Amino acid sequence: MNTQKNQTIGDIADALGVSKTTVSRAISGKGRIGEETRNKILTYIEEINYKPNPMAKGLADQKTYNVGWVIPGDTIAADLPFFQRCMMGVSEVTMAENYDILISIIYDDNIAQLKRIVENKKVDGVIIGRTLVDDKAIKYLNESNLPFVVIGSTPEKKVIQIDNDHISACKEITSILLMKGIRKLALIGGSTSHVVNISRQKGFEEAIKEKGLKVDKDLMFLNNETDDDIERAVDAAIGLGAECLVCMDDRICYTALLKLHRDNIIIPDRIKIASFYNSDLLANNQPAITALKYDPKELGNFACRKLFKVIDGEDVEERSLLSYEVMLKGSTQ
Amino acid sequence: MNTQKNQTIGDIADALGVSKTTVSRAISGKGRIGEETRNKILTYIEEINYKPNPMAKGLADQKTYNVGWVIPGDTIAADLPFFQRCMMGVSEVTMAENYDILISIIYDDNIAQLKRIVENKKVDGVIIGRTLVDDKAIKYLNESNLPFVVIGSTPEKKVIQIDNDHISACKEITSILLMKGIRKLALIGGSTSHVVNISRQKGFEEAIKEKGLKVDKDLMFLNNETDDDIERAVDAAIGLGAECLVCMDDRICYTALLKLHRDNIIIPDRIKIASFYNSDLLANNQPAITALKYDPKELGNFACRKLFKVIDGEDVEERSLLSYEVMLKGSTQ
DNA sequence: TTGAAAGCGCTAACAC
DNA sequence: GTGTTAGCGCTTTCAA
Repeated sequence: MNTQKNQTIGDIADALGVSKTTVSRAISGKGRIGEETRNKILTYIEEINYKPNPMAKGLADQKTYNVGWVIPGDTIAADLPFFQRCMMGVSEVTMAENYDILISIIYDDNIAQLKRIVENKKVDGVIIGRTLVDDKAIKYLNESNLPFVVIGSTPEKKVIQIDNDHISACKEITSILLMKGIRKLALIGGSTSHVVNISRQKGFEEAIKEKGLKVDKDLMFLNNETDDDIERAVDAAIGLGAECLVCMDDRICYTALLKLHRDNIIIPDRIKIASFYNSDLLANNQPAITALKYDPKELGNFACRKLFKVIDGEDVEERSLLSYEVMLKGSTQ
Repeated sequence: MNTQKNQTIGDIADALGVSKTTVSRAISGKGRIGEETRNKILTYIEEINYKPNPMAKGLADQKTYNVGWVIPGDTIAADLPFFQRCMMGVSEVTMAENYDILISIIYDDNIAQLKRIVENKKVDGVIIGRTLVDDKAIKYLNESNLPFVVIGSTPEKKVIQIDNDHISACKEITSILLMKGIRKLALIGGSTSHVVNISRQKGFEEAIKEKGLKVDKDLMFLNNETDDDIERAVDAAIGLGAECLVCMDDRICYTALLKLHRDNIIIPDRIKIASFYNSDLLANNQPAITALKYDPKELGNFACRKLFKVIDGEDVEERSLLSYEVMLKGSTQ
C-alpha cells in the first residue's frame, strides 16, 4: 500500500541492501541469483507495489512494449463492430504480454499516422485490421522491416496474413444453396478494392462452376457503394428473375432487406436471401438470415499472437486461415 | 533518403562537429544557439530524416507522449460510431502535439487495463469516452493524480468534463414538440446508470413543467436494455394513447421504428416519433426522423485539447458544454 | 551468487 | 553561443 513517489530499482536496492543488478535479476529471472535473495526482493516488490518504468526498460532493451493497431478511418458504421471485436482479441494478447495498443487511423490512402508510429519507433510491431487490393500500408511496412501482420489477405509477398477462409466459406454456402435446388443466384457485392470481396466472389463462382453450371455475369452486381446502388441492384436482380439474393456482407444484406420489406416482397416465399457475413446488424431480422459466421475476436487474438512470434524472431507460416460456420436459417428455407 | 540504422543525436553531433547539447538545442528551440549553427543542424536533420527516440526523450523528461483513450468494451454496436468519431477528434489533436493514443478497454466495472497504463506510466493523461453514474474509472483517476478529462458528465467533484448540453438540447426539442400542440409524449429511455440518460430525462421533464403541464410518469419508460424491453414500452405507450414517442437514443428509436413498421403503424399519421440523438442508424429512414444532432468528433477534439492544457498545468474550467442542433424532420410533422 | 560500471538516447545545469 | 557532465531507470557485460 506504499504510495511513495515513483519507486525505482535503485530505491529497492537501497532498502534491501543489495545492488541494482541483483534487483534487476530478481525481476527478470535472468542470470544467476540466490533463491533466498530473489524471494526477499520479490516479496518486497509485491509489498510496495513496484512497477518498472517502461520508458527506462524500453530504452535499455530497445523495445516500446506497444503494438500498433491500424484501422481505416472511413469505415462505415456496419463494419465497426468487426474492428472493435478484433481489437478485443488483440487486447487479450497484449495484456498477457504486458504490452499496450497504440492506435493508428488511416484516412483513405493517407498512412501518415502509421508512418509516424513507425518512424518514431513507438511500436514493436503492427497489426493491420483490413487489407485493400493495392495496400499502401502493407507496402510501406514491407519496406520498413518492422514486424507486422495483417488481418485479411493480400497478394503482396512475404506478408504474414491471418484471415478467415472466405473463399471456402463462400463456396460452401453457395454450394448448399445450389444443392437446395436454387439456381438463379444473384450476387450483390461491395467494393472490389477490398480483398475480402474478391475472395467472396471467387468462392461464389467456384461453387457454381463445380456444380457444372455457368456463372451468369448479369446476375453479379459488384462495387455497390451507396444504398442507392444496392437498391438498384436488388431491383435489377429481381427483374432478371433471381431466386436468391446472395449478399457479400451485412450492410448490403441489411439495405436489401429494407428495400424488399418496403416493396412488400416476402422472404423466403417470393425471394430468398443469404449473407456472406453475420453481424449484429442482421441479428433480429425475421425471418433469420442464412449467413456465414466468423469470429473477429479470434482473428485479432490469433493475429496478435502471431505478431509476437514474429517479434521474437520465430518462424511463422505466412498464411493462416481461420474457420467459419455456415448458419442456415429461415431466409433460404 | 538516408536509411541508416537509427541515427542518434550523437551521430548528428559527430557528423557536424558540434556537441550533442547543441543538436538538442537546435531541435528543441530551447537555450541559446547561433542562427547559423541551428540552420545547419536543422537542415542536416531534415536531410537524413532524423526522428528523435521517444523512449530516450521520455525517460529524460519523464513523459510518455501518449494519451490513454478509455472506452467501454460492452458497447452496443449502435454506439460504436460515436466513440469512433470521438477518437478521430482526439486523434487530430494528438497528431498535432506529436502524441499517440493508447487504448484502454473497460469491461463492465473492470478497470484493470486502465490501472495498467496508469501504474505503468504509459500515458501522460487519460480521456474517458463515457461516464457512468457511479464511475469506477473516474474515481480511480481522481485518486491517481494523473491528468484526465471525461467526455460526458459526472457528479464527481473536480473532474474536467466535456459534454454536449444534453439537458438544454432535450428540453428544447421537447418544447418544440409541445409547441406543435403534441401533448401525450412518451419517453422511451435506456439505462439510468448512464449519466447522459439522466440528463436527457431531466431536459424532457423540464420542458413539460415549463409549459405548465404535468409530467406523466406512466408515459416514461426507462431502463430499457433489450429489444424486447423497447418493444414492450412501445406497445404500452401506444396503449396509453401516446401521440409521440420520444426516444432517448437512436438504438431505441431504431428498434421502435422496426416494431411500428411491423405493426403497420404509419408515421407520422398514426404516431409521431423523435430521437434525442442522431446517427447513421436512422440516416435512411422514411420519413426522416426528428432528432438532436451532436458532433462527436468535435467532442473528442475539444476534450483532447483540454487534456493537454491540464497536462501543461494550465487552469481550465471544470465543465464545458458543446452545442447541438435540433433537426425537425418528417417524423413529427 | 553478487556488484560495479558502462550504456541505451536524450535533456539540462553549469561551466567556459 | 557552445561544450561538459551528470542524470532519467533499467539492462548487461565483466570482475570479484
